[in-house]
Amino acid sequence: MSTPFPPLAYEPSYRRVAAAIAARIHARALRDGEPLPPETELASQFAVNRSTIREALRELESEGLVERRRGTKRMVVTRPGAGHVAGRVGHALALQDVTIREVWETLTIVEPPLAELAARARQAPGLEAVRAAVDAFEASGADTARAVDEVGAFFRAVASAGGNRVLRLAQEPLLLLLQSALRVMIDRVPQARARIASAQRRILAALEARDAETARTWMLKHVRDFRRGFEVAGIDLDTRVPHPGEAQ
Amino acid sequence: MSTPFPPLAYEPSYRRVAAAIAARIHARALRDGEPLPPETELASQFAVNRSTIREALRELESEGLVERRRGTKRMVVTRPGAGHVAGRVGHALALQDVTIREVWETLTIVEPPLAELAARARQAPGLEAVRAAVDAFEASGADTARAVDEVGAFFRAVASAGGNRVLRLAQEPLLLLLQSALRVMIDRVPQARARIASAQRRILAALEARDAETARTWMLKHVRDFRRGFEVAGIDLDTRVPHPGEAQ
DNA sequence: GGCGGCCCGATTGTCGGACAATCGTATCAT
DNA sequence: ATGATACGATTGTCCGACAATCGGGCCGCC
Repeated sequence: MSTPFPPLAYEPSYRRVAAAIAARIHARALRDGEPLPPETELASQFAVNRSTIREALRELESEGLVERRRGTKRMVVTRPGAGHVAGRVGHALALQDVTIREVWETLTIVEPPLAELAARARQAPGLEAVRAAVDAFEASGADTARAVDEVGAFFRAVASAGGNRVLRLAQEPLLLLLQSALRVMIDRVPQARARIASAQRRILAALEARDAETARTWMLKHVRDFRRGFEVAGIDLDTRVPHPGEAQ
Repeated sequence: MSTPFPPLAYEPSYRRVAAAIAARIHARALRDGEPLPPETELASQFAVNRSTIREALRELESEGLVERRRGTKRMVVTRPGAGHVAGRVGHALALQDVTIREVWETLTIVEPPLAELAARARQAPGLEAVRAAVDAFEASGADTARAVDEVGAFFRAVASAGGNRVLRLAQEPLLLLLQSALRVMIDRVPQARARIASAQRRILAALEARDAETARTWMLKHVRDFRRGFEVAGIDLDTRVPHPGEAQ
């Protein structure tokens, strides 16, 4: 048996241009904040038409590698931010018809260790953000949109306090999906707000006391409570998660 | 105090076109596999120039929402696949100068529960893939590239057996980064291959026996062993993870 | 000397048209 | 039916053009 021939791949110019620029960014030859050369110059450097350059730029833009800052003209090199990447992953998961159960199950796995990490972390400033998130949730009152946002902010703050950027980024799409499911659930469950607030306070207290064990177990209870919430609201856990809205 | 005015945002046409098409895909009005209308028709429908449509298409293409299948001309609607999304996230993490420690720490958190899930899963077919991955790793011998690939394949197979697509997708970028770090490490640590193979066999045995507890603990040992490997290889855990290559 | 307003070149967003390569398909011959 | 051929449709790439506006320099004024 001979090794099969690889399919001979033709790449259109716009993609090769995009790949060439992306490679420079990855190699740090083009760095964060640096302005990109104007389209006409890129066109003459690559010896292609400006239209081709523009198509390549759209690709890079959509990857979050370049962006044009608000009210400015030249594009600048940038590193894809957490929000940008998370949005993509969230959309992808929603399109895969992922169920609420799968999202929730993942949260039960990821969040408790995150709380534990945060409890062990040394810096105080991270805790300040957690405290602010807890207060903001209680202050959100009957404003559904705000309450849901603040639930996410709480998890984000805890993750940030933990100091692991990989975990924080991994968590981000989960929060997007949780929030979009939560928007439907929270107003159907009268006691939801009180239970969330109570759990958040307990977790905060554990973090302040550097009690990793308590932080972990309470975070687990907190996440489990969401499952209870969906059940009480009559939402089948095996329905697919609602598509995350465009609000960012 | 009055509420501050929101920045008045102008969106260029190509982005609004892309958003309009993306919305239809998200709403399932355009479904997986369906061919997109030709560019000229899209141009006349949106009443914009074909160049504008093409820029929008590059954006959608880069999001994995449309693709042109090999050797064909029309573009078809598609759902962003795991590999596609994972690549993006992997690049983003690498650009954020994430450290090997952060990746490894995340693996210690994510993988053991994944093994536990796989052990509890009812279907046998998933196990077949795990068995194949274990065999393939041992068969890879001194071929570094293949060995590294098979390490990833093992984790992927376990995750698939667990049946949680969210976890599987979350794991994917981690594997990309682990692999790119592993490529440097594995040949510097003589006993690495043997230890990996041994751990994989133990985990496989536990999965076959439906022993969730053993699967979890051995998976934890397996992941911890990678850390040991980096230390033995003299690789500082706090260096940033090498950028994942273009191989897919 | 610092500050605000004005003007001009540079750059981007969008348009129109053009053409070669090639993919899909209908037609035709065997 | 099967295989070869021819034609229209579609994409990739190019060229040129123009309005809007951003950035920066220049100037006058306090």
